This record gives sequence, structure tokens and C-alpha cells, in this order.
Amino acid sequence: MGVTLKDIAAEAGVSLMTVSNVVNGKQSRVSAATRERIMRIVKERGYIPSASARSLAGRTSRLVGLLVPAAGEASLTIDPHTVEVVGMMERELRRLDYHLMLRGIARREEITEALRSWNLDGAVLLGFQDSEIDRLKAAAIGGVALVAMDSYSANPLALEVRSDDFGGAELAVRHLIALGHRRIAFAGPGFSATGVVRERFEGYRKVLAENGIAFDPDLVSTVDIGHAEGEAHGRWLAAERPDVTAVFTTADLLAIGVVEGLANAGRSVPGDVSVVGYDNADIASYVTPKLTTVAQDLPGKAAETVRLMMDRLAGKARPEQATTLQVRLVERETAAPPPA
Amino acid sequence: MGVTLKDIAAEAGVSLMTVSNVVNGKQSRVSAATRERIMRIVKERGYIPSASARSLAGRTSRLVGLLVPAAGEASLTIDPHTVEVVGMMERELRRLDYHLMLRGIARREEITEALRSWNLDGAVLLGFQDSEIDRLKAAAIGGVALVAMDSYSANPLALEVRSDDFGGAELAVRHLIALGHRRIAFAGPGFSATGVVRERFEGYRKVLAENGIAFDPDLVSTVDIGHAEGEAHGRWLAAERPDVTAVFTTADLLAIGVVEGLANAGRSVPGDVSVVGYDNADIASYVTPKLTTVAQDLPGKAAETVRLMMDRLAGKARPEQATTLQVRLVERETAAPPPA
DNA sequence: CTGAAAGCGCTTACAG
DNA sequence: CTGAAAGCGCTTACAG
Repeated sequence: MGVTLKDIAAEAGVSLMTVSNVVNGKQSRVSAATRERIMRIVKERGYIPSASARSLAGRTSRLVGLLVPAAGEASLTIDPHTVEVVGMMERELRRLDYHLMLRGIARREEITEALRSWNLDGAVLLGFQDSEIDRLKAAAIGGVALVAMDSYSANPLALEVRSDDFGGAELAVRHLIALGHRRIAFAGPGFSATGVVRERFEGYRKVLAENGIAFDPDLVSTVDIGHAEGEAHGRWLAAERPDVTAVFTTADLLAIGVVEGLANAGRSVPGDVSVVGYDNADIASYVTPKLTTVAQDLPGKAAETVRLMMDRLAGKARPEQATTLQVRLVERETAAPPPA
Repeated sequence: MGVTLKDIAAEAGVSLMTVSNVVNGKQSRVSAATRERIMRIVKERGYIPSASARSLAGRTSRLVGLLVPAAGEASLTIDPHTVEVVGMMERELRRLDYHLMLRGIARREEITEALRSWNLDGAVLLGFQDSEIDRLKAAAIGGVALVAMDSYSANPLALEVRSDDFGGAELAVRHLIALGHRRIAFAGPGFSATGVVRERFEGYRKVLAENGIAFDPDLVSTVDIGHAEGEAHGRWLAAERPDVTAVFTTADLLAIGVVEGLANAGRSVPGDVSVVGYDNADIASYVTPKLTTVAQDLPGKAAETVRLMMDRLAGKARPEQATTLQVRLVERETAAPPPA
């Protein structure tokens, strides 16, 4: 079908090897004259190297996996800020002449299958629980450069890129305390399995302690991330905990639901209750009132993920610690002083 | 590194061919006894076929490209409903033992490069302009099964899956007219290049005509899709076209911006002006007031895309016409009778 | 600076 | 039902 190295070699009157060297930019090995001649023929004939042949013959595939959990029969769901990070990583990797394979992982063994069957050079693990990262064995991974995003796993096999979740919570809760709040609730999904949530919780706790506010476990609620779940929680807060004047939430979607639930129960935001979200999703500025939230450095996450992977592929040593991206507070309209 | 067909063959005391036949499920060619024995060894040794070798030796790669325009230096941006469709397609394809390669396309030639270098069996084109699909040549495509989503290109090389954009506009505008509106504006991105927008515009026009409402070109505005753009347009409408009582918009994000712009200019939605969006994105039900909009059949789009591609790969004839998915109106809070 | 040989792990097409 | 041969398009490692 396509033009091959052999065709080019025949037309140029040289060996396969020489064409290969030219195509792969091994400048030193070919004279300028033949190099130029071969390049011209490559252009003319529209030669496109076969990636499968390269992957098979060489020791690299220039292929990076994007592995995402796919529970059972469900289709992949990727939250908006992850989509953004993926888009940015794709550009970086494309620029470096790598390709991206998107793969849902339903059973754990599928990680190994994906890595091995396509001979992946690297893989980014998006949205896995820490415990799943923990369980990865060297035998299953081989030499693949693995980056686990937003993971707090201790598994040395995976490089880690994440936001300063602890610090983000500190920012949010300090802001609320500075506004005068003392009874501040925490709402997020269960954090037995997710370090991200646990860190945000610990940040919340620390700032309370720093400010001499007694920690009240009743103010900590496990709420799955979702608008409906948030709405229900907002109504619950209004009914059961009217003393609460502020809520720190681990996701914008949840926060938006909470705002709506509070409003539906007749409480105004931020007049009666302040709410702070997390992620600074686009949606945060479309809702009414606009959401005060913690913003992550998405471009930084994408760039660091690619950088770590390339360093690893280049044989550099594993960094001593996880790469942590800075966060910042975005003040909008859902946080204000508590009612007098 | 890994276990190969050869290893399995040696251990089972048979030839490569026999193992290959077993692994590929060619039942008829191997006796039940040897088949079972080989399967056991395959399991034990954790054999995983090399996809690159298969792709190189066979006539199929079981690899499908997901091609997305990537303008210049920009990173990929994929709108939320496309992300959802991608997630659903991934599951379908995974179930059929296909893999997905995500690739941004900055220059047109990159389409061919992607198809050829990875020997793709098929590709889904997401978000390309009709004119770009038009320009695709058979020589560049080869035998690859191509599905262009939301395209109105006439290029017979691409199979097409799209929503009933004309019908969606009809639903929206009929709804507004039934509520009593007569001065209905249209807002969407320029439609010289995008059939989707043109169809929605034609649907709008047709329903106006059906109802004896004179078409007023001044009521048609070109507005790029974006919240800020919508907001500016909303303010413009309030200032310059106070006679308009309803706006039909080709995207939810735009509609939400328009609602905000109108509100910022002191006009209430839907009290003074009704607004209808398009897509039924999640966000449509999070904003205040909740957006009335046209919903697409996302699961249908994903399923039909995969089905068309598989039919094509199985050698079936190209369908006579594009596959069109049904749409439906979702009534929420932004459309009401015009002020008395 | 250039090239001949071997091999990556499979499938295809054929012979028995 | 089973297998020996050829080949997919490249790279590696080496020799000249």
C-alpha cells in the first residue's frame, strides 16, 4: 500500500540503513549530499514510517497510554478539568512525536495488558484510587514510565503529579475564618481511598486548630460528588445544622448543588451561609451566585506530567518526592461574612 | 521481555501456527484437546499478544483514531458532550477489542500521517469543518473506515453521524411561537463552514415562515460560542433590540451567556425575554434560571458511529444517507410567554 | 560515511 | 487437524 523504506532506498540507490538514518535524523552518519537527496525523495513519494514496524523492531513505541478507570459496564467519564489536562498533554506529547492511546480499565489486569500489548513507553493513570496504584507490581509494569495523577500512593513504581490539596483547603478555610466564620462544615466523598480528599480534610482540620476552633466531627459529611447529592446535602444542612454558617466542599459540582439545596430550603448564599468549592471549573463562574473556589494549575499539571515522563524515559532517576502544583483561591460571590 | 507465541509453542510442543490459531479463536482449525492445553499454558504464562506485530503482519490493526482539530499551538479542546460521546465509544470499541488513539490535527496532512503510520483500521473525525472533510482524498485515506461526526460534507469517503439539527431548531422555535413569541432572534457562530449551524438556522427560518412571521435578517447574529460572547450579545440585544422577546441559540454555553447579559442589562429571563439553548449540557440545569434547551441523543451517536464503522470494516456497502439521531426539547425555566 | 545480516513477533497462504 | 516457509517494515549491532 504505502511507500516503504525499501522503495526510497531503491530510488535513491542506497541501502535501507542509510534511508533509516536520514529519516531518524542521525545526522552524523550520513553525508549532507545523500541526506538531502534522500529527503527530497521522501518528500516526493510521501513516505510515512510504519509505527508498528518501528515499535516491533526498535526498543521504543513512542506511544503513551492514557488509562482511565471504567467501572464495569459503564462508559468512561472524565471530569472537565481532567479533560483539559488531557488536551494539554496531548499537545505536548504530539510536539515530542509521541502518540496517545486512550484506554478504559475495567479489571486491574487490563493495565498490564494495555502496557504490554502495545509496548507502551509510558502511561498516565487518571482517576485511580490510591489503593489501586499501591497494588501495581513491577512485574506487571516492566520498564514503562508511569505517572499517577492526583495520587497519594506510596508505590515507588509510579511517579506522582498532584495539586497542593492540603494547601488548597488551608486557603479556603482561612478565607472563611477571616470573614468571621467559626462553624464551618466539610463536605466531600469518602476519603478512605482517596488521598486527595483526605489531604483537603487535613488542611481543613489544621486551620481550624490554628484558629482555636474545636473540631466537630458532626460537621464533616460524606457526600458523593454530584449536583443532586450536593443539593440534598444543602437541604440537610439547612434543616439539621442551621448553626453552620459556611461549607467547604471538595468539588465545584458539589458546591453548586449545596448552594442550590440551601436556596431551596430558604437559606441564602452567601447571606446566611457561605460556600467554597474546589477546582475552579468553568461552570463556577456561570452559576448564580458565582462560586468562590480553589483553582488548580492545570497547565502545570499537564506540563509536569509530560516532563516527568520524558525524564524517566531518558533514564533520569526517580525524583525523591511527588511533584506538587500550586493552587490559588478565586474569590467570587459565595463567601461573605456570616450573618450578624 | 514478555512471553511470545514461540515460548508457548515450545512449551506445548506444537507449532507457532497452532498457538496463533488458538489465541485467535479459530476453533475449527485445532482439536479441542490441544486447544485446551494451549489455553492453559497461555493463562499460566500470562501471554499477551504483541499488537504491533499483529498490526505489521496482519491486515488489521484493531486501532481506531480519534481525530480532533488542534489549531496551531493550541491544545485540544473538546466540548463536554463530545467528551461524553467519546467515553461511550471507547467502551463499545473496547468491548469489540479495538483500541483508541487520540490525536490532535494541526495541519491537514496529519490526518493521512496518523492513518498510515499506525495503520489505523478506522477513524472518527470530531469537530472538523465540513470543508475540511470535503477536501479529503481517497489517496490520503486508503481503505480506512472514516466517520465524520456532525458533518454535512458531501464527501462520499466519510460516513456521517449527526443529530437532526434542522428538527431541533424546529422544536425550539415552535415552542417559542406556541408560547406567543413573534420576534425571535437567532444567535450562533458563523455558518459558512458548519452545516450544523446552517441546518439549525434553516429550521428556524422554516418555522417562522410556516407561522407567517416575516424573516428579519437583523435578528440573526453571528456570535462565537463562549460565555463571554453570549453575555456581550445579551447586553447588545437589551440595548439595541428591545423588541425581541425570544432568542434561539445554537449552544447552551452561548445561551447561558445571553441570559446573563440580558440580566446584567436589567432584563429578566424569562419575564422579558425567553432563551432556548442547544445540547442539554449538564450545566443547563445548574444555572439560574434553568435552561430550556434541545437535547441530543448522545448514546445513540456513539453507538451509531461504532456500528457504521464496524459495518464498513466488515465490508458492507456505504449507507445511502447520513445517520441522523433524534433530538428532543427539554423544557425548563428560560422560556415563557412574552410580556403582555 | 555506508551497508549486509539478523531479528522483532506475529499472520498469511499454502501444503500435507 | 497441524506445520514449514515467507514476509510485514523497520532497527540494532556490527563490519568495513
